[in-house]
Amino acid sequence: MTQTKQQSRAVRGTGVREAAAQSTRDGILRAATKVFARYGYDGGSVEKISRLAKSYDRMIYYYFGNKEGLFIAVLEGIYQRMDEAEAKFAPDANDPVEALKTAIRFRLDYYRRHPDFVTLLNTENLHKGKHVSKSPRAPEFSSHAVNLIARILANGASQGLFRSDLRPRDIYLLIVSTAYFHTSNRYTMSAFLGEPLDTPEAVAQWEAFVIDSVLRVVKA
Amino acid sequence: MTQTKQQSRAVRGTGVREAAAQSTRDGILRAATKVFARYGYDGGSVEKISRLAKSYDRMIYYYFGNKEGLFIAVLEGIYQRMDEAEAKFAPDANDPVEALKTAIRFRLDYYRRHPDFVTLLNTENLHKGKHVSKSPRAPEFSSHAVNLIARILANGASQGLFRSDLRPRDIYLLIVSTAYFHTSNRYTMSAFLGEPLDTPEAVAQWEAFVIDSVLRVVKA
Amino acid sequence: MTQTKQQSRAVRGTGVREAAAQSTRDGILRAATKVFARYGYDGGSVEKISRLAKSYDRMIYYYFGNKEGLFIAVLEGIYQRMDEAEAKFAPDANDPVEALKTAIRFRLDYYRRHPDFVTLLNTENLHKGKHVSKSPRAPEFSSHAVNLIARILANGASQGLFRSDLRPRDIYLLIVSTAYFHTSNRYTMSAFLGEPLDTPEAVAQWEAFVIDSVLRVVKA
Amino acid sequence: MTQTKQQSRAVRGTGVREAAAQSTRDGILRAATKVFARYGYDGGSVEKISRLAKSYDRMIYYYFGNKEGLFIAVLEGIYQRMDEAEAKFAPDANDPVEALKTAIRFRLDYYRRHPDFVTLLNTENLHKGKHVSKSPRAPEFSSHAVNLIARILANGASQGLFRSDLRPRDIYLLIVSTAYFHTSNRYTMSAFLGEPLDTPEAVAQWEAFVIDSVLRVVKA
DNA sequence: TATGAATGAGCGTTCATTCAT
DNA sequence: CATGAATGAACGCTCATTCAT
Repeated sequence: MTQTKQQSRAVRGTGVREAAAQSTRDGILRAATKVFARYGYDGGSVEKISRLAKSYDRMIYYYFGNKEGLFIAVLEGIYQRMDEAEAKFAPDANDPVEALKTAIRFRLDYYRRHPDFVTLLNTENLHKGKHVSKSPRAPEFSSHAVNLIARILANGASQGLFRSDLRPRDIYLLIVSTAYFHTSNRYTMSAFLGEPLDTPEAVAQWEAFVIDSVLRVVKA
Repeated sequence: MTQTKQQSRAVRGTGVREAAAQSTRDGILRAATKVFARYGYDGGSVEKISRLAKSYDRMIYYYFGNKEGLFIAVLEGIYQRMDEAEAKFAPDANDPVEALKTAIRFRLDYYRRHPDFVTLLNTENLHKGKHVSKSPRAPEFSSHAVNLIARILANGASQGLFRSDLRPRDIYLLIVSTAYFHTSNRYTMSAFLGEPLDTPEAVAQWEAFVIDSVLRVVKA
Repeated sequence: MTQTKQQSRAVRGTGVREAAAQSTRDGILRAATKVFARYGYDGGSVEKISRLAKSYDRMIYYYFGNKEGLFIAVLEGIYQRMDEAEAKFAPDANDPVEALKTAIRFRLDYYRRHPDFVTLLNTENLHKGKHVSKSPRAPEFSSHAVNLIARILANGASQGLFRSDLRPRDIYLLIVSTAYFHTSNRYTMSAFLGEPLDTPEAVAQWEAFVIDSVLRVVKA
Repeated sequence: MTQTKQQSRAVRGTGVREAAAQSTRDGILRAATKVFARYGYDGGSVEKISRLAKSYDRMIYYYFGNKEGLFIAVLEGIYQRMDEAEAKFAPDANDPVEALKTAIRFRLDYYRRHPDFVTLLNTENLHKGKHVSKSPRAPEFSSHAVNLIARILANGASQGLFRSDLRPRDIYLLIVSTAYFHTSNRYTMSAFLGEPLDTPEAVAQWEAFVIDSVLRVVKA
C-alpha cells in the first residue's frame, strides 16, 4: 500500500503519458516544498498542497504513498539541489584563503536565498530527524561539503597559511552555524536585538565578520 | 475581546482558591511548553495540552483566551527563565578571558539542557515571529546578554588582551550561532555527518573548539 | 433549583442592597432583550448577555434560573411595555374614523420603532410559542387592543359610519398583519421587490395605503 | 475559496455515481431545509442535518462549502419551489374578481401548507437578509407574483370593476401580509387571542374575511 | 450578593485517507 | 491516469451550567 509509482516509471520509457505524469508529480513536489516550508509539517495540509499544485489529494497518495512519503521526497529534493549547487561551485584550491572566503560566501548566500531549505530542516529537526533517517540517500549528499573544506584546509596548511591541527568537520560546522543561524533565527533575533537582520547592509556586515573570524581561526 | 483572568488575580490576596487557580494556570503553561516544544505549534493540539495538564480544554480559553495566547505566554515564560538564568550567572569581569569562556559555556549548556527553548524558537521563526511581536515584554529580555559581552570585551580591550574594533553584537551572535545550531540541528547534522552530535564527548569537543575559536577571534 | 430571587424580593423593603440588586437584574434583562432580539434564542449566548450587562454569567442563573427563564422574562417585558404604551394612548372614541386612523398609526409606529419586539416574537414563534405558554401573564396583555378596536367599531356602527357585521378580532388582525409584516419582513421583501421598505417615504406611503384600505373595509 | 462541486457536475453525464452523488446532495439539502425551518439557523446544527440526511458532516462542506452556503442553497430552493408553484397556477385573467380570489387563496394556502417557508424567511430576516443578499438568483423569483397581480388589476380596471389608482405592489403586499402573518405568528397570536388560528374553521373564516376585504379595497 | 473557577457536551470546520469508477 | 465521492477522527473553540467561596 505504501508502494508508489515512482520506481516503476523510472525504468520505462518516457512517452507522452509519462511526461504528463512526471509534470504532475513534479508540480506536487514543488507545491509541497513551498507549503511545508511555509506551514511546517503539521500545518501543511494535503489539501493546501494539492490545490497549489492544481491537482487532487488523491494524486499525492498515488505518487507518494502518504503525507510522510511526500515530505521525505521534499527533503531529498532540497538536499539534492543543495548538493548540486555545491558541486557546480568549485573554488580555486590553489588559493586557500580565497577558496575559503568563497565557500563561506556560498553558504551564507545559499541559506539566505533558500529560506525554504532552512525552514524544512528546522521542521525535520522538530521531528527528531525521523524522516531523514528513512531516506538512504541523505548521507550521500553530506560528505561533499566537508571534503571541500578538508581540501582547502589541507592546501592552506601545506602552504603554511593555515593551522594543521584543525578538524575540517569543526570548521565546516563553524561556517554552517553562523550561516544557518542568521537565516533561521532572523525573525526572533531581529525582535531580540531591535534591529533587522535581513537588510542588505546587515547581511554584508555579517558576511564580512564571519569571513574575517574564520580566517583568524584557521590562520597558522 | 479575549480578556483573560491573568492580571486581575495578581493584585489580589492569595486565598486557597486563588492558589488552586494559579496551579491550574501554571499546570497548563507547563504542559503547553512541553507539548509545543515537542509537536510544534500546529502539531501541539489544545487537547494534548489539557490532557497532559490534567485539566480541560475550556480552561485554556479561560486563562489564555485562545491557543495563540497560550503560545505567547509559553514564549514569554521561556524567555524570562532564560533571562533569569543569565542574570544569576555573573562571571568575574576582571578576568576577561575566563569571563568569556564562562559566558560561552553558559550558552552552550543552556541550549543543550533546554532543547525546548530551541524548539520553541524554531517554531516561532517558522511563523515569522508573529507571536513574539505581539508580546511587549520580549525586547526587555534581550539586552542583558549583549551588555554582558560588551562589558567583557571592553574589559579585555582595556587590559590589552582583546581587540578594540569589535562590535559586541557580532561576538554575541557568533557565540549564540555556534551554541544554538549544535542543539537545534543535532538530528539532521548527525545524519548528515554520520556521527552523533549529542554524546558527552562530542559536546565537550565542540565546546573546546568554540571557546578556542572565539578567543582567537577576539585576541588583540 | 429553578426558583429565582424575583418573588421574594418583591415583598421586602427596598433598601440600598435591594436597589443595587434590582439594577443588576434590570441591566441583565435589558441586555438580554437586545441580545435575543439581535441573535435569536440560540444565537444569543449567556456570555454575550452577561458581558453586555457588565455582569457575570452566574447572575443570570441567580436571578432567572436559566437561559429559558431569562428569555421568558424578556418576552413578558416587551409585552408589558407594549401594553403600557397602548394603555397610554387613548384615541377619542367619539370620532370613530379618526380613532381608527390613530390606532392604525400607533401599530405601524410601534412595530417600526421597536423592531426588537418583532424579532423576539418571531423567535418565539420559531419555538412554537413554548416560552409564552409558560408565562401566565401573557394573555392578560392581549385583550386591551382588541377591546379598543371593538369600542371603535361599535361606536362607528352606532353612528352609521361602519359596518355592523364585523368581528373586531378580524379588523385587529388585519391591522396587525399589515403593520407587523412591514417591519418583520423588511429585509427579504426589500430584496424581493428591489426597493427598500424602511425609508421614510416608503413608510408614509404604506401607512396611507393601510389606513385607506382599512377604512374601505369597515365603511358601511 | 470555498469552491464546491455543484456546478461542474451539472454539465457532465449522469452516470450511476453522479446520480448517487446527486442524491447525497439532495438529501442533505432536504434535511437542511427541515432542520433550519425547525430550529433556525443557529439552532440547526450541522450534525443534526447530516444525521437526518444519513450522511456525514464532511459532505456538507464538500457540497456546500460551509453552513452558510448550505443555508443559502436552502433559501434558493424554497424560493424556487414557491416560484414554480406560482408559475403553474394561472388564474383566468378574463374574470378579474375570480382571478384575484384565486390568487389570494393560493397565497394563504401556500404559506399554511409550507410553514417551513415562513420559518426560513423569518430566520433570514433575523439575520437582516445577509444570506439572501449573497444569492444572485433571489431577485429573479420576485417579479412574477407582482406581475400577476398587476395583470389582474389592469384587467379589472379596464372592465370598470376595479379602481385604476392602485399600485399592484400595495395590493400584493396587502395579500402577502395577511397570508404570511396568519401562519408566521399563529403560535403567539393563538396564545394572545386565547383561541387557535390553525383549525380548519379558523383558516376558512380568515380566508373569507381576507378575500372580502381585498375586494372591498380594489372595488371601483 | 457577587465573583472566580470548573465542567463536559457540543459547535462549525478541517484533517489524512480510501473507495469506486 | 485522473477524478469525484465518501469517511471518521480530530481540530480550535463556545455552549449552558454548576461549584465553592
